[in-house]
Amino acid sequence: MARQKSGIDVIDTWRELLARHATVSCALERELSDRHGLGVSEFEVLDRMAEGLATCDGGGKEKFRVQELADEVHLSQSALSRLIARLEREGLVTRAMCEADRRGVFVLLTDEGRKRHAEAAPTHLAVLTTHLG
Amino acid sequence: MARQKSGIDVIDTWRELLARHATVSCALERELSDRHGLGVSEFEVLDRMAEGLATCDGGGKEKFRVQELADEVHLSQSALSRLIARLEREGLVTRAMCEADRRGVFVLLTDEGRKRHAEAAPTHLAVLTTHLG
DNA sequence: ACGCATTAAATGCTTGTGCATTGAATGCAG
DNA sequence: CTGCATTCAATGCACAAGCATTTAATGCGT
Repeated sequence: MARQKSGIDVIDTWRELLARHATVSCALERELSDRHGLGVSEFEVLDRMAEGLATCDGGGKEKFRVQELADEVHLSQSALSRLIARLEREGLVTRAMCEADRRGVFVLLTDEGRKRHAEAAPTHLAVLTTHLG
Repeated sequence: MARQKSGIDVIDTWRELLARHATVSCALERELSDRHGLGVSEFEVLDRMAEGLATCDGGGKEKFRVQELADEVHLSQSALSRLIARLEREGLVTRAMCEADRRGVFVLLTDEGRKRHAEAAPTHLAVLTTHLG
């Protein structure tokens, strides 16, 4: 029993998406890791923060809540919590008390963090350009 | 320093691809796991085998080499080896000696395996249709 | 003011993945 | 035939991710 006519499109679309995703994220992982000591998710987080995209409290542009970042990079809250811990250990990020709501934690990019992101960004863009041109 | 003009396209493309991938594979994981006890990769493997796509030796359609399946589903050789082991434990697949080259292993779909795949395929298609229509 | 459901983030635990290594079988060179 | 590099799959190991739970802080209702 082969696939239904109507199903072929979505299945092929899905497989192509899986293939693209695998190829690109694999290449990204290698390059970012080898050349800058960053994983794909790590870079993605730094990238969002560097953009200063802040949907947060005062509409600011440097402080981020953990859950907010988790949504952005499609990771679970726990995964993000640990990822932040890793970035903090490396000195790329710091955690700060959120005075307004003391359950919350603000994540801030350090100078070193900005630097590492700035170094890695061209590599990131290059890989994407190569594989998605 | 914002993103280069030329870079915006690929970066947005990449982010959209990441988002699509996260959404769909998350939904698939939930549905397949809850309703059929299968992970996404597991299903993908069964699916390729059920298709009898066999690029293998005699151009057959039921025996598969491990590495061959690994390529298809974008997993490492070791990941596939363990995945096969899981499927074998569940009785969905069996391993057989490859007489021609006794380093190799053939993976065969069992009746139970075909059955589980047949049950899960509609769910799989439904999820894809919902999210990629 | 008090209790209770809710929310934020961290943590214990399990599992899947990749890298590197191992062990077995093959095949090619001399 | 012997030795050596190569290839296939399995395994040891380290690590990232998700789920469920925990701890802390809020805030809402009475």
